[in-house]
Amino acid sequence: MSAAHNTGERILDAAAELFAVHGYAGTTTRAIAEAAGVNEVTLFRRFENKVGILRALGTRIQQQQAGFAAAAAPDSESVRETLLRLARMEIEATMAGGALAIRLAFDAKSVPEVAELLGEGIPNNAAGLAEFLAEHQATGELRADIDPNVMAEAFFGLTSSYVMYRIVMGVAPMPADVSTDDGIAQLFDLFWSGAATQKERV
Amino acid sequence: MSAAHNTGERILDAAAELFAVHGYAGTTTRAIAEAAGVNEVTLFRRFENKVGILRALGTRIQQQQAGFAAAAAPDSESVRETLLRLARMEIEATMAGGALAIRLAFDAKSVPEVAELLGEGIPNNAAGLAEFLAEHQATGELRADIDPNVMAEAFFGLTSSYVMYRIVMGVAPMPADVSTDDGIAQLFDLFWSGAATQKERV
DNA sequence: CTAGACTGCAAGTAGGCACTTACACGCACC
DNA sequence: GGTGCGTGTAAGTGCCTACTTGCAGTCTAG
Repeated sequence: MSAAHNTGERILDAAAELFAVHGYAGTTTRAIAEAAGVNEVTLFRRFENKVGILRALGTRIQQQQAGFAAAAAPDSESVRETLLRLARMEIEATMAGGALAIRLAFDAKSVPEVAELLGEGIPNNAAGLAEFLAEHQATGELRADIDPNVMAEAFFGLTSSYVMYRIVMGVAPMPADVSTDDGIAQLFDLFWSGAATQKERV
Repeated sequence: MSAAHNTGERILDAAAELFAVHGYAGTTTRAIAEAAGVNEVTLFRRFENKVGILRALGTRIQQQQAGFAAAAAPDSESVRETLLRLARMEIEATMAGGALAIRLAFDAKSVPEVAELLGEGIPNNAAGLAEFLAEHQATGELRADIDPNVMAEAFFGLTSSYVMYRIVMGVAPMPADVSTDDGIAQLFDLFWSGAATQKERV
């Protein structure tokens, strides 16, 4: 513990893990310090508050989300490929974060500080996808008889519930390899068969 | 407050609402008592513990779930009709409960008591649906190339995410009428188009 | 080798928490 | 009219929590 270089990061890592499992209210600063292998006092010296830790964690998540949004489709990709890739990215990111985002999304209702941080991130993501979907409804690749917002909701419902189920049901937190998990492929296939127009299916 | 008749129920109602919003750890017994319009001491006289309240709430939820499971398909109904009805029931039940079940599902990870109570409810529900789906895969009404468990997951993902989104995004907790909400119909239609075999699709 | 930044350790504070105790009031039933 | 039962009120207990203070050690930079 002598090196000063990564103390802050270790604290945030520990906090993220604990918040994801126990929620914000259910996590004690002592537990964070212990998990980080750091003295509790150090917590308050680096981050002013318990909320300060959360705040720092929030900006971290925001950066990750930004990265996700930035991953626009390369032109060579089909809509189907883009969406599947997005689904895997979403799931991987969420699971890697120990479902922090989902958990905090709930806490946001009661801890105003969290609400501010998570801010418009989730709705914005959904709106962004809806826009993308609407474009491809216009080109006839996706069904036009379903509201793009509903379609986006279904998409995120698919990915978030994949993660939720594995948390709630206590399954292994991370399958061997998300990028090749057949379950995701099937789940996505179901979504795609429902979302695409007839000629685009299969 | 003189009448003794419904004190226990009022306490449970208040607790359910608060647990749903603040989580178990984030809810104080004082807050429950206040919301129920009851003295805090009464809480401990009726239910031994804070956990006791949760326990009582758990059996309540279990009964609701039981009611859901019992609603087997009348013979006259098509698979599609049955699933749509199930979806609406699921959503209505979950939203009526203020998303208590979803919230507690998360707390279950950290509060062992909750885990026991919620117990196998959710997995069982999923398994039951998977069985139902498998039967209709056999008759050729549903696609056989998707694992029935994956299909069940998609179904519950659809319903639970409908509720989640409305919580997370702070939308009105209950649309005017769930049983006629067009959003659900579209969401379900997307699922159905993905799950049914070609000849069954509309 | 000195200065400063970073950390650990021991002890403590004030407040909030779940939960308790003791007493008094009102109501129903016999 | 007395006996319970259910409830309210007041006060308090001990524990845990976020957070603080003071001091000492260690590493790095100049």
